[in-house]
This record gives sequence, structure tokens and C-alpha cells, in this order.
Amino acid sequence: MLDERKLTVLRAIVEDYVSTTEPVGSKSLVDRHHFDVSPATIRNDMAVLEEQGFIAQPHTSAGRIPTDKGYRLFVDRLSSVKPLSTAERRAIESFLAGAYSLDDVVMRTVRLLVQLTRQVAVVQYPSLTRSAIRHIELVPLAPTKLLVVLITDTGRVEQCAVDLPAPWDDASVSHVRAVLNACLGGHKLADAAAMVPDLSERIPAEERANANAVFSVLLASMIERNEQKIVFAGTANLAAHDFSRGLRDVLEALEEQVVLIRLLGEATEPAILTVTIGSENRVAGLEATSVVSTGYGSSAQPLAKLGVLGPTRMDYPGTMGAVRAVARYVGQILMES
Amino acid sequence: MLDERKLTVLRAIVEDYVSTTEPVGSKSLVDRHHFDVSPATIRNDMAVLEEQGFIAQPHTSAGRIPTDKGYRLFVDRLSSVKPLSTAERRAIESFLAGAYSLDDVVMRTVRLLVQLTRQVAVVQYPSLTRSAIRHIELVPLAPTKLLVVLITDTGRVEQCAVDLPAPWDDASVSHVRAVLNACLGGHKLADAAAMVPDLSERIPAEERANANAVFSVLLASMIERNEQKIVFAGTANLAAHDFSRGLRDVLEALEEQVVLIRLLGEATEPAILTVTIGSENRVAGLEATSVVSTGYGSSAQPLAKLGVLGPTRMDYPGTMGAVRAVARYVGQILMES
DNA sequence: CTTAGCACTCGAGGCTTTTGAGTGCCAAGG
DNA sequence: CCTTGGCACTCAAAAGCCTCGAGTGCTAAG
Repeated sequence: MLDERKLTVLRAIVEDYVSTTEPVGSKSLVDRHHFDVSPATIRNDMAVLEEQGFIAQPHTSAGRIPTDKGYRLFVDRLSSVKPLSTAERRAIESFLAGAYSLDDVVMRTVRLLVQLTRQVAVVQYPSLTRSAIRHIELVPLAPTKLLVVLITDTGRVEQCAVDLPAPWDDASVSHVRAVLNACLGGHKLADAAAMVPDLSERIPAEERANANAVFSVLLASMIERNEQKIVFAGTANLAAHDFSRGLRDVLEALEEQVVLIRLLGEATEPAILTVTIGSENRVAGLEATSVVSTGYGSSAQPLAKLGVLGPTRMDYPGTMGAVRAVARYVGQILMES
Repeated sequence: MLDERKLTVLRAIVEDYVSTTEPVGSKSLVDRHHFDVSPATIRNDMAVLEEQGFIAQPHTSAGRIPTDKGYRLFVDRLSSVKPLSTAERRAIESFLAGAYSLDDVVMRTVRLLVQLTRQVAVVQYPSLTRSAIRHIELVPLAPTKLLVVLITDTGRVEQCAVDLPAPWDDASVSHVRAVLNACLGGHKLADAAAMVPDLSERIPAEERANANAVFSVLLASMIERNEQKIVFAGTANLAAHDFSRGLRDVLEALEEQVVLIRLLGEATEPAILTVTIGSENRVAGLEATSVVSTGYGSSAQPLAKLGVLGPTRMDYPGTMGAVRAVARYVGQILMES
């Protein structure tokens, strides 16, 4: 159906369109890429490609532009991830190495992606579920208000305020703190839920109400809520491309946490790049954007996802290279610390 | 120089221009506002106002639009802060009351301002200097790596990793932790610096190097770095207004922390609204934007600043009302917790 | 100081023309 | 059957032109 040359033509169309932003015609195609056939032949090929839905023309008498389906084929079969230069790799490495806290790592990562791709970068905070509990601190703020602070072996700190059902004195707090640390210390957060019943038994009955409030915050709020944490940057790069009237929609979509999380997709498996093109990501307002995303961490311990969002007309090989490289380094940094 | 009526004319021009987005002419002016003089008279007034630099015309045969200087006069003398409706106040209150952590308070605040003003909101994290130290936790991550966690009486938690000059055993860590908490507990962070020498004396000489590393991180990194923390949201609202080609510049400026901090201005005194109009804020790319900002917290304990950024053509009274109201509630929430 | 009258300006919007890149189709040649 | 040159055709974009009208400044009279 699609012979070798037709595929080459499609690849050429995508490449040219991405670099020039203008519909590409048969003539300029044979000029730029030294095809040894005539424009007329290319036109025939283009007619077929159009019939199959890989390219389209904005209007008669204009060149062709790739459709989402065309980009899809390009990404799947016609291109390969473009590795970064060693200079770029070194830059990534040194920039990330300077981070002094998780917030800082995430912040630097997102900026790095923006720099490398000149697009919008999205980074999800690493999951806590695989981390082990190092220390739990309970700080009374008021008679019925307590601050729960969770410190993991990866050096992360999470906090949350709890409203207690009843007042608590310092001694009780100390006791619960001791029990918590004794029982949960060293265990994975993911396993913590299973240990709560056992834990409850060790608490005097009259203090269970309060203790349970603490437990539930520990489990529900701190761990799950963290999955939702996500940041982005680089919106200025959107303004460069012309999203006709859609820029506003794109910006609005980006400010919705839920949308962002959905954008990064399901698969958390690191080392696998996911590309979602145009209408493939079912989000209102983002019909003209593509997302290149991947998980980071190790496959034994996937942490979370990150990615880049840009116009469907983007440099896929380059973007994929940048995303892959940054994901690797971030994973590295976070695993070793 | 400028009699009563000329001022009224200026006010009318600002109001009309803000609401219609179109240059306003003498005719429509007398129609909308029931001036009991003729358009010709207004024209004379407008000629004077233009001569003085308060208004300008985009081109001959178009109406007038206010200049930065015109907006300045309007804000200073011709308008008053528009209080929010009780419904809006209640909405603010209940929305902020639901916050469960500082991050959440800040996040909600910024979103609230975006909602109320339909512009870009900027919120600086509250300063730590006035908070008292409640607890300091030291968590060894590796032989020469330590996590310092600071918990304040306001329920805030700050963290920072430290690289130690020499390995440290658990006993030493415990000792330093105890000393730290004994000496600093209950004191303001602002006073902590003065207490370090005293603190040092209580540490055995062979451990001072490590201890000092911890001290310096506590002081320098955690407290000062926090001042830099700032978030914004609502960029989608920028797309609505037409910034000709400047949208990109605005977005770029917003992503620079330093710029954001500068935008919020010097004065931290709460209850005082600062308005910076157009070219008054000396930031490249923001010549066509105004900033309405104020401090929050109490005047006895100013916490930080927040504000709103929008096109110079903005509803100043309304925006000022929203900023003032939100600042009050946020201050309240943060002071009581 | 105010006002009516008037000539003047000039951008916005509508309409037409021109231009040229690009197409599809056909018939001839390999 | 694929390729190719030729050719008529299409149509968006750019340029030119015209008209319309809101808005102005000026002047002279009230």
C-alpha cells in the first residue's frame, strides 16, 4: 500500500513542515531532498498519502501538512530519538547535581526541559509509596491541632495539619509518636496501610480516636495527595507558536492539575517514551498539542512521570531525546540521594 | 490648572476605556455620563488633558485613551477601592478556611485572586523570620549527609539537606539535636543568628565543624531562601486581553522569580495598597501591565506580599478591593494557625 | 468660558484585482 | 504499470482602492 518512497515522502513532509511552519508542496520537496523523480511523481504519492489520511491540504492550491495520523506514523516508524550532544548531557548533569532539596530538583528539572525543548515542560513529583519511613514527628500546635511530619529515607519531608476529635496532652503525643516510629520505621509507605490495625492495638482505648485521626492523615492525605503534585513551566514558548485563538484554552488546561496528570498518561514504566499526538489526548483545548512523556526512576522503583507539551507540529526526535535524557538523569539523582 | 470638571472628564475617560477597550471620544462621553455641557466643551477639556500628558490619541481622528500618567492620577485621586460584596467575602473566607497546609493556603490564595480579578495573581510565601522555632529535627541520610528539618510554631516545615565535612555517628547527632532544641526552641528565627556563638560553645570542639555546617544551613539557606518562594497563576487571563506581540514577554517575565519579587515592590506594610502602573515598574516586557500589590499579615508581624498583575487598562478599584480583601483574610488565617 | 458650525483627518471595513504556488488530470514514454 | 512533461485550473494572500464616519481642531458668535 505504502511503498518505501511514499514513506520517505511523508517523512520529508513532516520534517519540512516542522521546520518551516508552512504547507509543503511537491516542488519544494524535490528541491530540498534530492529525490530523483519528478514533482509529478511526488504529487501522485501525495495524493495517495492524502487519500489514506496521513496528510491534508488546508485549502486547494496549497501544499500539504501532516495530519495527526501522519505524525503518528512518523513517530512510530519514520523517525528515531535524537540523542543529545555531550555538551547538553554535561549541562543537564551539572545543573541537576546542584539541587539541594526535592523542590529544587523538580524545579530545576522543569526548567531544564523548557530550555532544551523550548516548549512547555511538565514534571510530576516523585511518588512516596516506594519510600521507607525514616521518622514521624508529631508537633502539637493547639490542644486539638497537631502537625504530622513524615520524613522518608529518601530525604523527603511531608507535612499535614490534623484536627483532633479531643484534646491531647504532651505525654500521649509522645507515646503515640514512639509507637508510630517503632512500628512503621523502616517500612515502605505502601505497606503502611496494612499495619494500621496492628498499630491501633498498641494504643490505649481512650486515645484511639485521636491516634486514628493521625493515621488516616498519614495514609490518605499525605501519600495520596502527593501523587497529585505537579508543576509546569515554559508557557512563554507557547506564545511563539501561533495557536490561532487556542492559546487561552491551552493555558487554562495547563492550570488544571487533573488535566496535567491525565496528560502524562498511564504508563509509569521508565525508559519508555510515550507520544500523544493532537486529538489523541482527549482534553478540551489541547487538540492542537502533542505530549511527549515518560516515567522516571528505575523500573524496579518507578517514581513518577515527566514530559513536554508543544504544538503537534513539533520536533519529535529532538523532544524525545531531551525528555529521555532528562528523565534518566533525574531518576539517577533521586535514586542515589 | 485642572478644574473639577476636567478631573471628572479624566475619570470618565478611564472608566469608559477600561470597560469598552476602545478610545473614547467627546460625543460618547457626554452621552454616557450626563454632562450638562456640550461635546465641544469637553473637547476643550480633553485638549488640555492631552497637553498635560494625562491622555493621548492613538492616531488623529480617534478618541483618547489614558496614559500611564492618567491612570496614576485616576488611582491616586479619582477613584476609591471598591469593597467586595458580602457573598464574595464569604466565598473567600470559606475557601481559605479549608486549607490544610501552608502550600495549600498559598495555592488557594493565588487561585482565589485569579478568580476574583480574572487576571494574573502573584503570591509570595510568608516570611519565616518572625516565627518561633518549635522543633528542629536532624535526620542522617548518609554518613556525611544530614537532613535538617525545621518546624515553627506556625506549623510550617522547612527542610534542607546538608553535606557534612566529616562523618557523624548517631550519638553526636542526637546530642547536637538536643542542644539545638534546648537553646533555640521558642525563639524567633530572626534572633537565631545571634545565638549561634553561644550555641557553639556547648558543642565539643571535635564536632564543631559539623555542627557549624548545620547552623549555617539553618540560618542562610532555609530562612533566606524561603523569602524567594513565590507562585503565580492565571496566565490564561492574559490571553484574553490583546498584548499585541507582548504576551510572550509578559509570560517570560513572570517565570523569573527575581522579576516577580521586584514586582511586588518594597513596602511590606500590610493594609497599604501599592499600585504600579505601566512603565513605572521597570521590568522589560511589562511596560503595558500594572501591578496592584500589598503586604499581608499584621503590621506587628508582616509576613509577605501578594498582588495582581494585569494590563494597564484594568479595573483598578475592583482589583484593589479584591487584593485588599484577600490579603486580610490570608493574614488572618496565617496568624491564627 | 461655552457652544454651534464646519472643514479636515485618517483608520477600519468592504470590494476588486493581481499574483503565484500548488494542484489534478491527461497523454505520451519507459 | 509507473513516471513524466504539459497544461488548465483554483484559490488564499497581498495589494490597491474607495467609502464611511467617528472624532478632531479651529473659529466666531453668544
